[in-house]
Amino acid sequence: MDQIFKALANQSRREVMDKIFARDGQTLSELCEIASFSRQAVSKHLQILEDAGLVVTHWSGREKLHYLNPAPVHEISERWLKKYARRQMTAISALKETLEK
Amino acid sequence: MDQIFKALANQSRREVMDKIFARDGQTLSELCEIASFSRQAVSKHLQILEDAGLVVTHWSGREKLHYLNPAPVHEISERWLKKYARRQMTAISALKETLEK
DNA sequence: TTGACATGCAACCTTTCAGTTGCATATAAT
DNA sequence: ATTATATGCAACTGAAAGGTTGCATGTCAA
Repeated sequence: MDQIFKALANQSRREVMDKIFARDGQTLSELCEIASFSRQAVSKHLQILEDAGLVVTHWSGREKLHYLNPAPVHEISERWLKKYARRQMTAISALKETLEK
Repeated sequence: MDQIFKALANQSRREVMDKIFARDGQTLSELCEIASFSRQAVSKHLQILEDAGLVVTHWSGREKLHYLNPAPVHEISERWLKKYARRQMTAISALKETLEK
């Protein structure tokens, strides 16, 4: 869980995820195209995403293909965010009242 | 957005949030009770949460009261996670098929 | 079989992060 | 008035994060 949050905490990694989201099965080289930094840096980011279970890989010859795994995102959404987001409706007005006391 | 993700990326901060979640309006001292580290550390964490908009504060005399603001969590859920979580249903079986090719 | 391409591994550097300690300030209680 | 309580601010430290460079390895193509 901590691993997933940490993996998502970096802008570059979220961009990489967005690029995979756009088209599943891209190689490392393809994913490097958008990046403003080196292949090794992208590779490290992908490793972190993979360790967190957010990305799944598959070798095809000398190419490493990258696929998104939405399960961890879904899990965080279910187990953690929902708890807080549920307060969304009533919280703001209640908060205002409290603060005005 | 980046600020919110970064704020959530730390276990201690999520624990602090959980404690506020349990009862809104706790003081800094109260929030320190659960923590395994110094008041200053907790204070720093709260500042980061506050900067990210996740926590709202209110002074009452010499005491600083802390309230949860679920809006940013909700926003992340809506604007970012939903996009990925939506794939949840079909993704796994599709992924398996792809990988078996 | 030689050369080009796709990737991995490891050492290194700089910046950020999480936490500490020490001191200052403001409010409450005696 | 004095003391205790609640908090803030700033400097410091060790560890982790994000990135780089250089070299090694495995696979495809000519």
